[in-house]
Amino acid sequence: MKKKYAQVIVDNKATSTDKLYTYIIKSSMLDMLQEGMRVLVPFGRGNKIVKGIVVSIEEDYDNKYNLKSIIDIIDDKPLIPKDLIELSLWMSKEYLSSYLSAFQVVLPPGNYKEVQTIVSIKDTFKLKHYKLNSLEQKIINLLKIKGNNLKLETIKEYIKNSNINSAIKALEDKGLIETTLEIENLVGKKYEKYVSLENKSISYDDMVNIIGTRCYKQLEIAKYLLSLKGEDISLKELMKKTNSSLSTVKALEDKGIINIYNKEVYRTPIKGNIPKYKRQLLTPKQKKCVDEIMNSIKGKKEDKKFLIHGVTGSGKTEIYLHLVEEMLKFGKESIILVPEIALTPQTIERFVGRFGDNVAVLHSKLSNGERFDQWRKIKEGKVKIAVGARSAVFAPFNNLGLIVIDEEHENTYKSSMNPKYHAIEVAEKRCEQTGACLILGSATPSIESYYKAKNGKFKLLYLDERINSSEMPKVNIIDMRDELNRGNKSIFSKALYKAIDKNLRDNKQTILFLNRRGYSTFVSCRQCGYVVKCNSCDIAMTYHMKDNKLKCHYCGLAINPPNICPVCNSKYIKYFGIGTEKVENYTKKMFPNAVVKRMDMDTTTKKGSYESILKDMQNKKIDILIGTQMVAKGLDFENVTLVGIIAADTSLNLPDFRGPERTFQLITQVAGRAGRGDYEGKVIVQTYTPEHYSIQCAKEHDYISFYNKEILLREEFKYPPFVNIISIIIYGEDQKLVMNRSKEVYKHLLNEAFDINYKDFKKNIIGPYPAPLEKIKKNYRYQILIKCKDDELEDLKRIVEWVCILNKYKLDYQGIKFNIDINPNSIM
DNA sequence: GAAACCTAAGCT
DNA sequence: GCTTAGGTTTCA
Repeated sequence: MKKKYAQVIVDNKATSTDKLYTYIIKSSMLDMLQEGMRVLVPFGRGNKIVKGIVVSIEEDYDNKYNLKSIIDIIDDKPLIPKDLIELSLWMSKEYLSSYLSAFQVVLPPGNYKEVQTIVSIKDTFKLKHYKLNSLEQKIINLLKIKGNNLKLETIKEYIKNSNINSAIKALEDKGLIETTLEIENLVGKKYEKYVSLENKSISYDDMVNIIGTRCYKQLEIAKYLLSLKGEDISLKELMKKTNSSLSTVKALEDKGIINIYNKEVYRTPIKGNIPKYKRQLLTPKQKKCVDEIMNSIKGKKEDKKFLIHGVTGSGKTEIYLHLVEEMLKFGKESIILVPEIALTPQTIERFVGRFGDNVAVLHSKLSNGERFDQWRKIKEGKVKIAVGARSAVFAPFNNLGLIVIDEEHENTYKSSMNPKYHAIEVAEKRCEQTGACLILGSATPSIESYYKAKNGKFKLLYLDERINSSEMPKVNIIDMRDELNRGNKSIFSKALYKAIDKNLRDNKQTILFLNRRGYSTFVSCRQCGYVVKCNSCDIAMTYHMKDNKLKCHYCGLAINPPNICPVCNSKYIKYFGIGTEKVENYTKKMFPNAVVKRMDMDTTTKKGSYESILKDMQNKKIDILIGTQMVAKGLDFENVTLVGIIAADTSLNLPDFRGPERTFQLITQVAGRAGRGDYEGKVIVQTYTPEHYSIQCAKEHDYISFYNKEILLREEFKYPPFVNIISIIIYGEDQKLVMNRSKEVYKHLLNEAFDINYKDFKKNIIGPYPAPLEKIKKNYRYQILIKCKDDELEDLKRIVEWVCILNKYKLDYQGIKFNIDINPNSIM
């Protein structure tokens, strides 16, 4: 048989070793080994055994290196299919991430099989005739004392010596010890005891004959089992249902009536009974939308990307549900992405409620075991639908037909960890690979997606009516400067106060939104102007009243608030700015009879607390709900008729080009929570910049006008979608060093750009300057931004790779790190 | 990132 | 002649 070679990505985090390595496949493995399996390979000078993943299998090799052979195969079948391997390779190029990190997101969650080297003494007789050095002797002694089969890891824990590997190798060469490899499962499959009838066609009378009439408890169980009509049941459930003990069931087993066996079960994160979510008839507009998509799917292969622009409450979810149903008819699988699982429980409930056991749920809050099992269900074809956050886009389906991205404008779809992928881009790629259909949906599409739709990259579908044809809520803009002029210094404008009051009397619910948690946003000395900042972040600290602490929202540091100014010793320390906590306090004071609840990161950390607030809201036990962005997403309560936005400008004043877009989206999304039921909704927006187009357009629910304004500005000031932005953040603890290296990096980037004739390189490579958040977690940060057109992006990425990652100029990068982001969410 | 390799210095 | 500590080099 002809020799074959495997290209392997080795489990080694160093950037310099992040490449494909070629290994010889031993003839004994030729039949077994497939792409997507993990293997053990010797690596480095010491031939340390490391894990690797086989990316491709080649017929030929051009003898450039002295190849080594694969030692062993870890998996019995490929962990990931070919298209996901391809996708990972694409990602690492696209986002300048390492191969390893790109594969980590597609591989099953957790390192569920770990490899251990076991060391044991081989020849005690020989041992006496060898002179050993001190280290070797230590190892032998440890093996004698601690038992003969020790993990290499354990030995290293006891004997701290950098030469331990060579000592073990020396001992092995002398034939004194031997080492073996053990592959252990970290996350196992879960088994549960199940009960089945030994003879499925047995009649009740026959059973009575065997069991005997006096054992009435056993008979009761037998009767129950018969009622299941041949279905097996878990032992636990059987005991609970029949209120019986283990011994009674065991007695039945002894009598040969039943059989108790171990059944593999999946851990499920879906707790409790999710009510059935009934199939709903589509409105003509919805139907048209579904038809159009289905026609395209059946038709040409190219036209398979859609953007559904549907106003809040226009029934996008029902469209997704229908599409998934159509997919099932073709035997095709679907992935549904939602921004953040915890924040969109209603969407998930609808999918589970409609499709039941056919749905896997994937998100970051799952335990390792749960996550693994959900992944396994998908891989093994036990489910056809996966609902989840960003990373669910990698769900290992084999026959993918549909990817839906709900609320596609959300920034959670862009990963902030390596690989810094955008779920929309990955989904596009996956759909191109598999021929699946991509659906993006939003009431406020991102400027980028809408631009693509306008230019024919996506097909644009429009839903302009709410499903129960209720009106869009009326939006009132309140100029807070006028309020101040009229002497109202409180958090609520007169109009908002009145509206809340009226709503309370009408027994309706109110949502108040403020995009800032805590009590006061900063603490300052009135005498000298000193602002309390975090020691390690150089960011103003927020006062939290609940635990009377100043907290840093970037690193989590909490300190006691000062009583006197640490700079000038004055006593005039004052608290400025409002957060949700303050709004809560104030609201309770103003409306003492109302039930007020707050929902933000601080009140929802405990498991289930979020759900309980929602439940109370659903059951109308809460009159006023105050929250951060959490209340903006996907909540659907029919009794909410008033939404108040306390300060609409917070997202507008950030030094980021997406400020207006964020503001428009937030106002529109929050406003969309109002008036979803039979009652008219009302929205009150408080702002200091009422004339701003993002606020004015949101008032009119006019996305198109907003888009037209915004897209002109993006073009004029060279922002996405007209250019790509590469953000390079150079950071480290030594400010001077970071600054100097940044300058060097900048210089070399310019050089390289000049070499490839990159137009306007001086204008489009910007920096280095201190990043908007100059210091985070003790690290000083300098930023370089590169703007470029689509057709220049590849070249510029390669330049950045040369200078920052591969370090072509051999700069001393000790003590500094890079954070490279292609088209980041925000440039802060 | 990790281990072998290399070198120089310290110890007996 | 050996160990030890630190720096450098390499990984198929």
